[in-house]
Amino acid sequence: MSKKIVLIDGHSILNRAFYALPVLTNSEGLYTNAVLGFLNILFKILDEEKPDYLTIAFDVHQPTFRHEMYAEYKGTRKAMPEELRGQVPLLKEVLKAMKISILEKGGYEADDILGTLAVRAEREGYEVSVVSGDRDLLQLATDTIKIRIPKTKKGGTEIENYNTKDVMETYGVTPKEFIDMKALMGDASDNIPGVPGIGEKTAAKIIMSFSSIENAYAHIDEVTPNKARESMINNREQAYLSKTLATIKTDCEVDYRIEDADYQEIYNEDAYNYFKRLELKSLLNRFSGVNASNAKSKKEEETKFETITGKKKAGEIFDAAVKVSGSGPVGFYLITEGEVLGLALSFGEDTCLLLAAEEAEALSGQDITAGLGRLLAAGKSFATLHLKEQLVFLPEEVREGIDDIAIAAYLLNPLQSSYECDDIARDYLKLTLPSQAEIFGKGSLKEFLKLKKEESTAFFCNYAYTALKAMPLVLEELRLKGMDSLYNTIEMPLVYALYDMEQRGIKVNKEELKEYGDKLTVGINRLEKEIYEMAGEEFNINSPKQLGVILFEKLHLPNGKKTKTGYSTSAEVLEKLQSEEPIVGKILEYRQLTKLKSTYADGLAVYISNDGRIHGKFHQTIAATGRISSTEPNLQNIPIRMELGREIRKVFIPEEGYVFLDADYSQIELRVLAHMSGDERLIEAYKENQDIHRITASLVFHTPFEEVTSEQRRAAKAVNFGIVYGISSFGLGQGLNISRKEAEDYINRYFDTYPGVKTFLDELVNEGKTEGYVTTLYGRRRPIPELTSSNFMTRSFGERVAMNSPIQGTAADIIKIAMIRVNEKLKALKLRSRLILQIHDELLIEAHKEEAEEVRKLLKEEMQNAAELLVTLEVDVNEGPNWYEAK
DNA sequence: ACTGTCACG
DNA sequence: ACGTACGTGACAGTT
Repeated sequence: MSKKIVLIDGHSILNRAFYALPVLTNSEGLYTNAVLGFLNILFKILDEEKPDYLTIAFDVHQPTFRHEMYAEYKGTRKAMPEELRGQVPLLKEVLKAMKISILEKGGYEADDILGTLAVRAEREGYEVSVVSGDRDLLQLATDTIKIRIPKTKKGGTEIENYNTKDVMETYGVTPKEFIDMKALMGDASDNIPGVPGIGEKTAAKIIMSFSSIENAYAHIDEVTPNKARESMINNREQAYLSKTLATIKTDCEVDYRIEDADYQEIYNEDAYNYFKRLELKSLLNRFSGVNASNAKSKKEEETKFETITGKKKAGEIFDAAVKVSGSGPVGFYLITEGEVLGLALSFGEDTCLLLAAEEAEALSGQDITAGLGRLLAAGKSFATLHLKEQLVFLPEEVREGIDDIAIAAYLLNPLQSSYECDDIARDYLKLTLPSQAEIFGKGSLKEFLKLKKEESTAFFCNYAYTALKAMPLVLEELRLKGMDSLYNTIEMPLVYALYDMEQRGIKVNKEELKEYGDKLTVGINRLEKEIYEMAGEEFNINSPKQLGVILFEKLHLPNGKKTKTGYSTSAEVLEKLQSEEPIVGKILEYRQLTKLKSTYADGLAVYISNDGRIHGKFHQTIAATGRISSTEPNLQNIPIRMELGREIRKVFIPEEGYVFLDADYSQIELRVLAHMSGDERLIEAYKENQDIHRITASLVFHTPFEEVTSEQRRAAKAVNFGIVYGISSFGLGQGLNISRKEAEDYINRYFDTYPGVKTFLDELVNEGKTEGYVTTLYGRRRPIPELTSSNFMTRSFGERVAMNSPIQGTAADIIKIAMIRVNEKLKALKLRSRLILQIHDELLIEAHKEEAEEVRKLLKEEMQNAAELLVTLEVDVNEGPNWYEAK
């Protein structure tokens, strides 16, 4: 078997990758989409071909200013966009780090270098693949030289392959003839003039008959059509010049030895660090665990990371830590997995230790928490990451006075997808650390600690180390940005409220949930049968693809919208088709029932713990606006709008002797808007304390309050919602099912009615554009990078975000304040009632029957007074024996 | 792992 | 001309 070499056209592939992928930057702000796309293609090819040698060719283009101007004027080669320009050197650096052979030589085009190398390699007996986005290279194809052209298709890149016969099948000419064809037809992007009046079709025809332009000229009388012949005669010199220009050189003088192009160590430490820095996460798993953990940070080498075992030694460590904690902060991280597995500590200049729990009578989990308790009680300043997850193991008296650096980092930039140790080390310490997934995947922590001692020591020590070292930096930045009060008085105290909610959980009637599920199953089976009957065949109703075929091909329903992959079968589309075919209504009903069954009836059941309660998780660092999010399960999207779904709320019940109190803010976002905008009429409207949608309708449609029709009210309500979402006539039109023009009219009337709102929203967009972020009443920031986009759609999104985030975010801030106060008050008053859920503008409390009245008052009081606005905050409280009744 | 759909505020 | 309402999470199907 002959050896194989892959040659890649660097610029061409990078360029292609750039336009194929959406703009992407790492946290330093470096553009990385083209590099990522290039590497994806590179890896795909390496995986497929496993070549022995690999070289990437770049042309050293230093176009003069004039040249570029000329090219742009001609509309041929557009100047390289700024976002791509920087990625050229970046890619080269990455490739160098990967120790991949790069060839670039001034004065030659990449084409010519590739041609030269390909021909040389072929002559020396290699099998050759040339990868480029440029079809010009097809002229190089032979039986041993394969030209590969990546294509971006939906669902990834596919690569077209061309040997001699493939070129002939596709173009009807041989690769050599391809040059002549191009000489005739020309190529604007390569500045090949060609012969005027001859396009692809004619060129192909002529070359298929005569095989070369020389031969065509030799038999010029036989060339047809007449127009082409005339033009060829008149442009003879240009034709030959074009052929020269179109011919890729295969005899460049390049100093290159194929043997040097053996890429042996692409997965090395340097390369790993580059990938990590560029945040090319999807590619990191290519670096085997060994490589990843070998990539030690510099700090790690300076600071000794050590695992400590044994009670006595651990005691000494705690003594030392206690001493230090009087003067300086201590970083810690408690490693848990249902039990305490260890504790990482970092303090002083360079002390970083892991106390590992052991079997038998050595150092136990209890010893560790006791030691930590002693430390926390003695010191005053501590830093950790993900405090809420550790609280359950911290003795109760010492749970405060701890900074959660992950939460601080979230406030500084809420757009990140995660705030793990490696993210924070990267952003604030300029350190490259491996992530948990990179070192040990998703195996058990206990195994990891036991089997990979050295790696786990480093990994967990880094948590404590990162928390400690990043702490002064992030806290200072919070102060600089005026967010220290948000952090200290809202976010950190909220940690404890959320922790309490998770601990308490919510009781679920398991039997009733089961019955509810069974009821759904009966309905689902019935509908399934009916649908199969009506469709005339059985198919998977849950598959949008199969459903689309049935509805739009078999039953010939008019297909309205399309998605990327086919027909849209969304409820929005189906609702409009309901009158056409009875099957559509059945499908909608089926969808509703299966959703309820899978997500709620079956979905919730698996989360019921031994105590009969669901202990969902609440997340504080997910939503960009500052809202809380809920998972495992999501308790913030339990059905309510449709009666059948709403029924499920009956299975959420209070403990024996308790009742539910459910309190929700009435239109908190609109009230926040009234306050923030200061619009006098909106404020006045709220002072009336009447139906705001009706008032708005009355003002907007110039109709007396009493005479507002339900249709007018509905429209006004939609406009109110639209305003909060960041108004757009298109979106409002969709929401109301009216034309864009009508929607625009509504919006204009609205802004005429409430001019202060208009000014306020305009100011928000301006602020977003000049500052790069918008803020809530409490100083929470949301950066909006989309506002600088040159893409209309992206920028418009940014504008809507600029209008929505301060409103949604301020409402989130307010309810967080209420939660903290309610939770603290319940505890301070030694009541048995507890806060158990937050659903954005609603709090659910499990109140002891004897305390119900007191708690109702307290709840209403604290929620209403959580913020002092220009309009009052109204709160409705309801009581009930289950969540259904309490709402 | 991504897409479509749908549950909530 | 472009083509979406803001913020989330879960499930099923497809790649």
